[in-house]
Formats: sequence, structure tokens, C-alpha cells
Amino acid sequence: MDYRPQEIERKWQARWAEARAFEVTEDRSRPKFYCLEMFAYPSGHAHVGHVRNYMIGDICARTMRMRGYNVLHPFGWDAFGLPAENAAIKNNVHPEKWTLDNIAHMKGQLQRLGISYAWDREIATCLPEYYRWNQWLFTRMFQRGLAYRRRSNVNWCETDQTVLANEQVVDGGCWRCGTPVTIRELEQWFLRITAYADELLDAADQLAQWPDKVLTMQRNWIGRSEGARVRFPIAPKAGPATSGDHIEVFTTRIDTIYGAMFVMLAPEHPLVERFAAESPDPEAFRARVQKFRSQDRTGRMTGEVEKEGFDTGRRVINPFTEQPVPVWIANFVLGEYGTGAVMGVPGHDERDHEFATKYQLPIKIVVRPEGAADSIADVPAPFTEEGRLLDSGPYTEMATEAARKKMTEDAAGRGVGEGTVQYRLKDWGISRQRYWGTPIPMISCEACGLVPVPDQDLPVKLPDVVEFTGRGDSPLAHIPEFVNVTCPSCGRPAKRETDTMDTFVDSSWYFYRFCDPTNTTMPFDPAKVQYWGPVDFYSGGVEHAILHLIYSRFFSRVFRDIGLVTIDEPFTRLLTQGMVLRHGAVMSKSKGNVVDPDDMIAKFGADALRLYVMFVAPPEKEVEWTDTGLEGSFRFLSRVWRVVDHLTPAVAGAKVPTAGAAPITGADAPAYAFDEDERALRRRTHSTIKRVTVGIDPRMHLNTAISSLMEMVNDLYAFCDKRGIRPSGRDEEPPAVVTRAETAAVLREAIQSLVLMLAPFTPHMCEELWERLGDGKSIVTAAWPVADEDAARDEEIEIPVQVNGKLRGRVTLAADAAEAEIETAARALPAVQPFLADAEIVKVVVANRRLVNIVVRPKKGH
RNA sequence: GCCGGGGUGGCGAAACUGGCAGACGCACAGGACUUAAAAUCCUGAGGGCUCAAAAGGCCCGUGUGGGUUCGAUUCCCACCCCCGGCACCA
Repeated sequence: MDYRPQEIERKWQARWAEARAFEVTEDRSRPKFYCLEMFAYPSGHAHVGHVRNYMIGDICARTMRMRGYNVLHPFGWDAFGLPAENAAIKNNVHPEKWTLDNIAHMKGQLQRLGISYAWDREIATCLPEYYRWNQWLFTRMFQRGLAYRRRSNVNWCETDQTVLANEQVVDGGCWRCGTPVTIRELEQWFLRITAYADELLDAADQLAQWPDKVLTMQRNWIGRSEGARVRFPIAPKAGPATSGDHIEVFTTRIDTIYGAMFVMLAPEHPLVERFAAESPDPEAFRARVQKFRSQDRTGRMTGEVEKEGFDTGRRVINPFTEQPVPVWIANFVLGEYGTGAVMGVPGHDERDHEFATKYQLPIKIVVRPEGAADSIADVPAPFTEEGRLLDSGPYTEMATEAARKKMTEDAAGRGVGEGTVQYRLKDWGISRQRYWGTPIPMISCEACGLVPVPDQDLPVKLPDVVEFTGRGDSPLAHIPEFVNVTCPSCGRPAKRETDTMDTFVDSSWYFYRFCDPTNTTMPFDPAKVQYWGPVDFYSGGVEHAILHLIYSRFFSRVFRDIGLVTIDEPFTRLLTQGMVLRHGAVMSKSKGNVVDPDDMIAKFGADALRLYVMFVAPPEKEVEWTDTGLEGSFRFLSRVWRVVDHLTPAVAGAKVPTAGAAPITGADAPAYAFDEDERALRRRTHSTIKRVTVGIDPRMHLNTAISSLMEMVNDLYAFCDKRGIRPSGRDEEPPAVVTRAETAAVLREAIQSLVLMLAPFTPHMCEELWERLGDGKSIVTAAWPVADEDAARDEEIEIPVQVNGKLRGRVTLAADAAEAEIETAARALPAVQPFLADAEIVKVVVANRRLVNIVVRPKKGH
């Protein structure tokens, strides 16, 4: 019978669904394994780039099931978001309909791929049963001061007409559409992720099974800097100084403060307006500030815009030198980092040096390189490295590091500053002026202020009837019935918040909801998360390295501090899968280079597609799609099918040799006398089991695991060829006849092991073969084969022999040959004789019994 | 500029801890089977040189140049290039 994947696949997908084969409950008799792929945004159709991730997770989930774990492998939909709303505006479809239709289609695609999901746990974040708990959590965060509202400058996308979090600004543009970000000042809700900055940073060291790349990105994003805040008193314009009137700067180099020749304010600094007002020509002053503020934001942030500034005419006192220094306003000082003010040390900072040079400000050298220059003239300015202090009062000659410590202490002692830690990470702005998201469950009352919606009134549901305008205010604001409410606290008329939450809130805790997806009284039952959590294996695109993955680590800690979970880190092991390219580009509808899995399934079946995608490269790497590669995988599966199908009836009665090696039969296997070829085939079978087992977990080298299986199949064909029992490849095939019991036994062992090991990759075909080969039960829970070390062991070893590091021949010896025997055999090898003839043997290295190297040199006087 | 990952045949790749470079596959070539083709099965192949041919032999070869070592794709130093991230963060 030919390999006809489509029939087989339909059959087994139906059986799995009927048997609810992948649904699980908490079973304390078995170890748990939580395998998760990042859930999907239901954009319409999944292409092979998307589904590669689900395949990777599925290999893992199916393998762990066969190894006896109780595997939770759920799937769901990150279903809120702008595309649905944009589609609504464009096509006049309700976002919910658009979303649910897409979910239905994509779910079908995944089912046709045979991904082993527990569909009973499917969730969609756009449903009130889910987003209700976003609201619940938000009110808890509000109560704990982790959610707060403030007016601030926010990133605004003109195309999407909404706010973006800092993490959603990519290269100065919107992460979704690329539109350059502009700045708006708005009242916004923020989540206080900075409260966890230290912990998120420190705990990153414990994430041993995360890629370095992702950890580095997170560390950079959090951006911890140790330094000091130092206050420079403002010299009075006229009359006495107000007490405490000062400019506070943040610096990581307080040791260079004797070289601070000026102080710079960001154009956004709160003191700027006061200085303008107090200046002789306030309007001119403001105009100059305005110029900086309106400069291209990304240019200002990245140094592409030239450094510019102007002298405010004001002076502050350097608290260490006690000398007055001028205050400038400079376009390159960032208002939102540190204190929005910095000290200018042109001798020891590149930017300050550039600025001072441009405006002819004085440059003072206060650090010299260790050891070297003892004359100031020799110090190259700007000198930004560590060294020894010069011309720095009592600190002169101290090493920079020690000086930083001492000067920070002294500043604190004198009340002019203190040591501090500064983060680049900012609080997460979550307000979005759009419809298709979780309504923020807050009510604004004139008497009571901001009041959270009480639990019994949750969820705050999205109203159905809405006009989608795409304007920059929330569509919800136009629905009076939604907006006008009574204050839950005092009962007077009040207004509801009309912004919705960033959809990244939805995805920051969904992995816990999967543990208890239908709970109606809590986000999840803590006992269930206690059982399933944390996620043991998590895979998804590296594009979420700092968005989703840092928010999730944050939310896990919030749930912990609320008392619902005890674990800190939600994801033990992270795999970032590479993208699938076609014609050198990421697949996208607009480029017209997408490969729809359904088209490939129609041609070669889901199993061949799965195998190809896993074989073509390691999971982390980008791959280029090729049709011929897929055909190759189909050929291999046909080859497996043919040989297993051909041999199955002939080996049906055989008992496999060892209990450990075989999952189903052979407890009382007879004592076989294997011949050399049979032993060789067993060796291949068992060494393949070893390689494939570690290849999948822990190593996740799925491509080489598959190539090991291919080698095994090649050996199997060679063996059959030798014994005259190979499949002909023709339609009408005479049945294979295996008369020798030993041969039948090793063949059965081989094909059984092969089918079991291939099952995670190509589950439908393996189920079909297992139906005739196995114990009548599904291969889903069949036991993973165990290698028999004795059978896997080599009887003979072939050892390469080198002379001076060049390969000259090989010797074959018994596997247990002693080193001395190996050396003797190597020296006796005819191929090495010519090199030994006129030479003196310096030494002979027998390396680990794996290689012999004879080191010679020409005889003296020859 | 800083951080992370890479650079190996015509192509995708492999090589566990310093030990036979190129497993496995794609594409290609040859053979068997076939009236024929497809399919299938088998065989070959890093480059160059030597040899009438084959067998065999020799040299070169993992981005470049050095180093350590009996031995380096692997370790060290310097450099070039590619990909990804961050980037005036004081």
C-alpha cells in the first residue's frame, strides 16, 4: 500500500479529537510538563513561518508525553488589537466577528497540522470571561499603587491614532506600522514596572535556560546605572537665594566633578520655564527652547541632530569647587532620564567635550591615566577611562573608583547629594485610545477621585454598538451610556474611563489562565498553577524579547505579591525560533511570498511539512523555504512507510530482544544468537535511540535527531537488501518472508523504535504504522524507547593513525583493546612505514583511544 | 560605538569535552529496473595535482593573519565581513 498522507491524517485527527487525546488534569502520580508556544494573534491565515513555532512545541510536547510526563500543551488567541478595529473601519465588520472568524480559520489550520493541543483549554483574550481578570488585576494593582494615572509626554502613532509604550517604539517608529512617533501630552495610566527593575535584573542571572541574547537585551533595556545625584545651588538672580533652590544632576562620574565647568538642562526640564520668565527677554528664551523641543525626537535621541544649546545667563555653584558655573539648555539632554539635568565635564565626557568645543567653554582635566602621564598636557581630552584624580582638592591622586565612593559619601554628609541607582526602564503606559481592548475599570468621581470598579461589577464589558472613526480618541467616549455612571463609592454621577488597555496586558499572564481557563471566581485557582507552573518549555519569536517577555516576568511577580502564585519566573526554558524566509524575505501578505500550510498539506501531507521544517535547520535559526526540501522529506517518509509496511507482517510474531530496549514485547524474549549483521543493525538501532533521545531533550537539535533517523533507515534498507527482503517500491508487492527468528527480532526492534522516535515529528503516519505494529493503543502515550547500552556498544573500533598530525591510515581493533595494543598496531601499519623509515620517533600519542598520532623527526646526520 | 550571535562544498547544514572536516538532506551525475518515462533501488562527488585508466599516492582546504598544542572549525591575540539588539541614558 502506498503512503497516502491525506487519508491517514484526516483519520487520526478525527480519532484524537474524539478521544480527547491531549486533554489533561492535575495528576500527582506523574511529573508534570508545561509546554507552551506563544499564543497567536488571529490575523487571518497562519503561514509556515508562524506554524514552525507550533511544530517545535509539538515535538517537545509529544516527546515528553511518551516519556511519561503529564503534559499541558494548550493554545489560545491574543485576540484584542488594532488590526481588528482597522478591519472594522475598512470593511464595516464588527471587530469581534472579524476576530472570531479568523480564529476559526486558524484553529482549523493548526488542527490540520496535527498539533497536539488541549483544545478544551482554548482561550481568547477578547472574551469577557478572560478580560474580566485583566480588570480584576488592574484594580488590585491600583490598590497597591502599581497602577497610577498621570499626565505625561507619551509616544503617539498618527497612523494608529493611539499611544505606544516605550517598548513599542522601534527605531523611532511604531512597532506595528513604522510611522515615526510623535509626542503628545496626555493623561495616562501607567503600571509601575520600575518597582521591580532591580529584581527583574538580578533574577535574569538565574534564567540559565534562556538564550544569552534575550537576557542581554533585557539587561540593556532595564539599563541599571549606579551613580549619584548632586545638587548645584542656584546663584540668586537678585536678592537672597530661596532655601533649597538648586539644580539636581545625575552622574555616574562624580569623581570628575572638579572638572564640571557647566550644567545643562533638558529643554523639558521644569526649571526652564522659570528661567525663561526671569530672563530679560522671556519670549526669545522660550522660542529657543521651543526650537529644541520641536526637533525630530528620534534625531535628538540618537545623536543624529547636532548638539546645540544656549546659555541661560544663570549660574549655579559647583558644590565641590564652590565656584559658579553657567547653566545651559542643551538639546541632547534627555528630560525623561535621571533628573533631566547633567553636569558638563568636557575633559572626561565625549558629548560634553564636543559641546564645550563648539561653544568655546573651558575644559579642565581632572583625571589622568594610571601610571602614565604626570603632566596635564599629556592627557588626551576627552579622557573617559579610569585613572587617578588631578587638581581635585582633597581627592587629588585618588583612584577614580575610590574617589567616586568617597565623594558620594562626602556629598551625602554635606547634604548636597547621595548615591543612587538609575534605570533606563520606565513605567509601562497602558492607556490606548481605541475600542478593541480591555476597558480600564476605573471611574472618575469629582468627590472621590479615581475609584476602581468593584469586583461585583466586573467585567466592564465592551459595548457592542460603536462607531469606528479611527480618530485619536477612544470610541467608547462617544457612548453616553458607557461613560455616565454613578460613583461606586458615593453614588453621585461620575465618568467612566474610556481608554482601553494595551493588549500586552492580555498576554502577560495568559499562561497562568491556561492552568484553569474557565474559573469564574478568580483569574485561576492557585493550586492549579502551583501544579502546572512554571512553564517548562516556552517558544516563540525573538521579537518579544523585551516586550512580552519582560511584561510577563513583571506580572508574575505581581501575582506572587498578591499571593496567588509562589514562583517568581514564569518560563524556565525559552527557545526563540528563527523565521522562515522565502526569496530572502520574511513571509508577508504584502510581499506575496507566503506559504500556506494548507497548500503544502494538500500536496505532501502535514507530516512531511512538519518533518521538513524541523529538518532544514536548528529551531533557532532562520531558514529559507524550498519546495524541493519538502519533497525530500516526503520521499523520506515514503521510504519509512514502505519498509515498515513491508516488514510488519513478516515480523509480527517476533519477540524483541531486550525488555529495556523495547516498549511492548519481549519480557520473556528467547535467547537469540545474532550474526554479525544483526548485531550491527541492533547497534544502529540502539545508538540512534541514544542520539535522538538527547537530541530532542535536552539539546533540541531536532535537525540532527532527524538525520540520525535517516541514517538508521538507510542502514535498515541496506540490511534488507543483504537479506533479500527489501521492499520493491512497486504497487503489488510480494510479502516479505523472514524465516530466521533472530532477523525478525532485530527488524521488529528496529522498525518499532523507528516509528516511536519519529512519532513526535510525524504523528499521523506513525499512528497508522503503530496501529499494526503496536499494542493496539495510541502511539501518543506509547513509551519512548530506551537504549540498551550493551547492544549499542561497538564491538570493534576503527582508529585513525596520523604521522605528525596527518592522517596516514587506520587500524581496526577490538573495542576493548588496550592503549599499548593500539600503539603497536598503529606502528605496524604498512601505510605509516615509509614515514618511520628514516625518522626518529619522538613520541606516540594515543588520544583517548580515539586516535593515534606518531610524532617523528628526521634522523640526525641523515 | 557597545552588547549578543555568526562566517565550513553548488545549496541547507553536521562535528558531544581540542582528536578522521563536510554526517544527513537538496540539487547534480552514473547505473539497475522499464518498450519508455516517472517512481523506486544502488553508486559517485570539497578543490587541485599525479597516473593511459583504475587502484593508489601527493598537496591545499572551516573569513584573514599570527600564536598555543603531538594535533585547532573548536582555545588565545589582532583584523575583515554578515545578521540581530541597544545607542547622546550623562
